[in-house]
Amino acid sequence: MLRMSTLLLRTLRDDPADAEVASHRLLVRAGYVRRVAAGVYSWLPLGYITFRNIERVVREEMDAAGFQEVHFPSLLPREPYEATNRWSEYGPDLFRLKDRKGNDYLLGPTHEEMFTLMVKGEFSSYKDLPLSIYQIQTKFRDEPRPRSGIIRGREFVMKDSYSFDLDDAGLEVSYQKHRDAYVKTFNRLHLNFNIVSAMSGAMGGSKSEEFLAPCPTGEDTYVLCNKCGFAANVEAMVTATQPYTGSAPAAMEIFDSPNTPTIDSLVDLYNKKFGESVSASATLKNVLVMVDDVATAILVPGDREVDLKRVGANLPGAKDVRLFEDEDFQNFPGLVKGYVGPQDAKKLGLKVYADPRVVIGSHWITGANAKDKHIRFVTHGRDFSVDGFVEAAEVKAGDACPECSTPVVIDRAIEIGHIFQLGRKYAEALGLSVLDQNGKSQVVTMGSYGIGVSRAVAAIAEQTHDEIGLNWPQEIAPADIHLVAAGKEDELYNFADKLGKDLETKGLRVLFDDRRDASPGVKFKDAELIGIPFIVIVGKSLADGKVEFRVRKSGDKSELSANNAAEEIFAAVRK
RNA sequence: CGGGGCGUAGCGUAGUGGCUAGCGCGCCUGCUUUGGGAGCAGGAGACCGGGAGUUCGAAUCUCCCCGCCCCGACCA
Repeated sequence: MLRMSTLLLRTLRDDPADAEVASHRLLVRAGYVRRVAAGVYSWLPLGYITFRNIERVVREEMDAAGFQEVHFPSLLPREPYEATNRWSEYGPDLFRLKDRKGNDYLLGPTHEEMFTLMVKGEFSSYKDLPLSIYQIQTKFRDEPRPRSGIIRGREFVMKDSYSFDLDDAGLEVSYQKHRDAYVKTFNRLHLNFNIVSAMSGAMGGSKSEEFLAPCPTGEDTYVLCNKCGFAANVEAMVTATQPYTGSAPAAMEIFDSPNTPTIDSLVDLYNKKFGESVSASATLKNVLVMVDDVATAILVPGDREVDLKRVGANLPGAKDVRLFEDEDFQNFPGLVKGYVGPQDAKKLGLKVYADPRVVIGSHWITGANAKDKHIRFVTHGRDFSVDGFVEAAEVKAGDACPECSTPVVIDRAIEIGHIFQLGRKYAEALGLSVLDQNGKSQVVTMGSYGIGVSRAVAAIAEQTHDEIGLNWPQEIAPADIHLVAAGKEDELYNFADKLGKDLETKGLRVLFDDRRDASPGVKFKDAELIGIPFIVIVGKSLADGKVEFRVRKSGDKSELSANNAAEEIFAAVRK
């Protein structure tokens, strides 16, 4: 039985000045965590019990799925990461250090290399596959900006799994097993979540899905269709398009457009000049970017912004996408800022990619590649062509669902899990292959699967808290019962002590507020802040043979007979 | 890395050139109190983030450095 009189716990009456989001504020105020450095936190007893409960659920579900637990060091030598090129690719996000002999080491940000090498060291036959192994391990990433308390730390605990299969069909099976295990895990954690399609991004690989816990303070934005259930990370959102059906316009026509460097000013001038009433969507915006040192124009309708993240994620092989800067314009003197058009792209030495909305046959008002001149009737396929289509425009609420055309909604969420099919990148780089049935060497294909364990503490806190405090699902809470002795008479404390022991005998976990020097008001506030699901109060009503039973989440209160309080509580709590 | 803000006791804060750095919470001692963050009395706890400078005098002004938070960039 945890006793408040001796627990290493001090709740805070005021919000800490450096905490903004609810989970951070409340976890600090309730005495679960303390900040040690930016993005680095210590766990106090209540917090660590909660953390371990989540860890236990994750471990049980991994084991139940038949995955084997292993454990790697956090301190790792440079060589394996050199072999996969990540020693340099990871850049400044990697915590690096040297040993006394001057050899390079790193603190593991993720462990693909180590898992791959472990399997390589032990297994060499197709008969050993499939295999899925996992660890629960502290990871280190020197994030450019840690934020939101333990939601994005520089040191955090992650469960990471890897699957090893001989072929793509096997990988698909392993992937589904992990997906199923994740659904079970997050359900047990009482997290509300969506599974969304994602881009596999920097890690390489193909199919990828994220588990997102919706929450206003989340840092991921995703798209959801309430009708058909389609869900996607904004990077992975696909634009629904229809072929152009109008008739071909007249030939291109240049017109004077003094002082119209912006879309709005252009639309104004155009409508006045030609007596029309077109909107920004009739204009074509040519956003100039550098894609890994290649000057590229991205074409989007004038009523849309370009989302560089989407461009980067959807241009195959693109590593770095950034906007043109002044010196880039100097390198391309033919480009007139604010008056760029795609019809001269070849001449200007530009690659051109179009958002899918710029369909073949559509015609546009766009820049004439001369100061104060625009051009109209510029037709895709007739007057200009593109090097390809790319998802480029920002996603907006109300865009059509690619599955069923219903307007989608946009929401924010915390990423609590990510699964993806890695493929053979790491197996190839590190030489992991096995002999198949024919005695031929085959490179193994891998999947990679992560759950943010420490982040899940914060995600659950975000989704379950209310104005007065935390509010844990029972399996995660640091105890089942928060037992409060409210009063000063010895009988109260003796009775409560006995009741606590009886509850423990029945298998319930009890946090007993046995502090003699705290007033009832303080104890009630603390109980609400700490967020254990059931609160039992032994107080003034004990004289009438009653104890009080409260449900933290609903606020429901009821009186139980003191005589068989343990039985009644047990029955109420086990539902 | 760009923009903004902050750094005074464990926590929250006041103090914009002048005496011994003030207050609330928390902590210690004593008495009182005990169903919604109690009261009284007495106490402990701060080289005011660090360094250099200006000044008779610096928490306060100047410069440099460090740390932290927020927005953006970036990111399982």
